[in-house]
Amino acid sequence: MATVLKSFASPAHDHGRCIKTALVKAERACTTSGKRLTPLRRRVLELIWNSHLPVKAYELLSHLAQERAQAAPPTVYRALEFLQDAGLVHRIASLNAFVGCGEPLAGHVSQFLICTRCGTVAELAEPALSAGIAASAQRLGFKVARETIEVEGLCRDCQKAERALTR
Amino acid sequence: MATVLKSFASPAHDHGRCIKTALVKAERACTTSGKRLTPLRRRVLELIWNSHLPVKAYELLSHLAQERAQAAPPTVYRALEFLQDAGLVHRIASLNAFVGCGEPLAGHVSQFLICTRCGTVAELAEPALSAGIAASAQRLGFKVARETIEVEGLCRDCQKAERALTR
DNA sequence: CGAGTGCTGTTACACAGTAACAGTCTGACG
DNA sequence: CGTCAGACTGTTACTGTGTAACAGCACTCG
Repeated sequence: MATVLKSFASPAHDHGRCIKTALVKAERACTTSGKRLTPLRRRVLELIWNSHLPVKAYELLSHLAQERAQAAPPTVYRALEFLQDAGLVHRIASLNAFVGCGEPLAGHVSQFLICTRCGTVAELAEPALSAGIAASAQRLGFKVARETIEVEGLCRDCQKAERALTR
Repeated sequence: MATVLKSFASPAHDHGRCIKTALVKAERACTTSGKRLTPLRRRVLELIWNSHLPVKAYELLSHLAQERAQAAPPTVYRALEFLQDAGLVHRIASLNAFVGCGEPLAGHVSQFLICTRCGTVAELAEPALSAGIAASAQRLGFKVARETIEVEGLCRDCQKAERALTR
């Protein structure tokens, strides 16, 4: 059976809580694994968690640049690399953008649902999907190392909104 | 049951045939759908089919530039856009690269296996995978429009080669 | 013929990502 | 405590990816 880690964020939810818990989880994950969540890295993570929308690297950069004048592309990309390695953020290849990971402590096979209307991204973790892929691959003798699964479409709310328009 | 459209290309296969049949299929697909496979577009398609490796846009550009001095980025990107819309090539988002589509006439849900050692890409078309994704998505009320499924790993030959090394 | 449409040329950017080297800070260890 | 190695950040400069906007040309259709 499916294990849905995170559902689509309703527009009304208390996002302040999302940010806080994400940062707490990040702190915890880093201390247990001996990684250093420096102020810069923490700040980048916080900026990413400002919404459930995927964030572009250069958006992060322009935010950062308002706080620390020295910010340059490597500043952002290094922080992002760290956060990805630590499992705290995911990169959405089809968008060249980044989202926070809701379950940084869990093992990491994840799939993304991207609403093309509101832009929100939801993270799935369906072992069944990965298993299916592994099985198909194996029939060709292929050994899976990493998966990129990104699904575009319309979230429930945006489907409603679309229907309302065409009525 | 799975429908594997294309298996991994063996290093020894007659690739000239691959190119020819790809171009013939492309001509056919375009005439039936009323699209124009102009010399430029045909040439770009041919360059992409020069191998089963994913090709970068600027590689294409530098090849093209040797033939037509005026070639500039839009030259390549426009041709690529056309070829994608016509279903003749696929973009691999995780690599920012392009590969020819083996079955341009078939309906298009496709998945890619990418060997990280030899770089070869194989295209799958497993309705079961798409169905699984659609089902998972639907549990969240999400309506799928497009999927990006890109799996990295080792093809059969490269696994053998790796084993031979570590022996 | 003239208008419209589709294709390509051309220029000029914006965005994405990285290499390489220079300082600085931190934590470990004698 | 001093120092030394490694990790983190600053800085410059660059390559790669992709697009906007306008110009000209060709071909078709009325």
